[in-house]
Amino acid sequence: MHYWLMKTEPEAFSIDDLERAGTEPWDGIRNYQARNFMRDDMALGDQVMIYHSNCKPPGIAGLGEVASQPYPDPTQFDSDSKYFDAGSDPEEPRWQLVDIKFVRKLKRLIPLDEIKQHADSLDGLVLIRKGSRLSIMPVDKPHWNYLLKLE
DNA sequence: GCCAACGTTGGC
DNA sequence: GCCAACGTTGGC
Repeated sequence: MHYWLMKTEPEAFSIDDLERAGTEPWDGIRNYQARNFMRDDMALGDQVMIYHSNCKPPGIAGLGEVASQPYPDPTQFDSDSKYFDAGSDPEEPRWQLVDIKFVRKLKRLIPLDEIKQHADSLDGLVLIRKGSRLSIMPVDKPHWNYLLKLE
């Protein structure tokens, strides 16, 4: 079992949208490191923190879990999609995704600035590493537990 | 809206 | 393979 954090812009797709959808293909990831996590390291049942980015305030909004094996992101072949990738070969798709299932909303959003105040206890957490822009990242189990205690 | 940090592209 | 130019992310 692995633990993860996945960012989403709530204006585009929020934890409430995930709750309504139940399960959602996590499409549009166009970063190789993030793709590799989904393709190579995620397994059914892995737990995921859903993080709201590019909003006020940014922070952890809820929990989900990995609900599929990796499979090709269909938006890469959809010329009407903003995630269309003309360079991706259908025989060997460049972008893979997993489905994410809603688990629950947190009792309150845990804001980024509060998380940063616990930097000593969360040393190594990619989210608060300087300059990190990864949209999908692993979370150590102790960090996971610590973050949930802030809820 | 700004801009630092990072990733990607493409000429050479 | 280098690296400048450009695009994106995402906090502030």
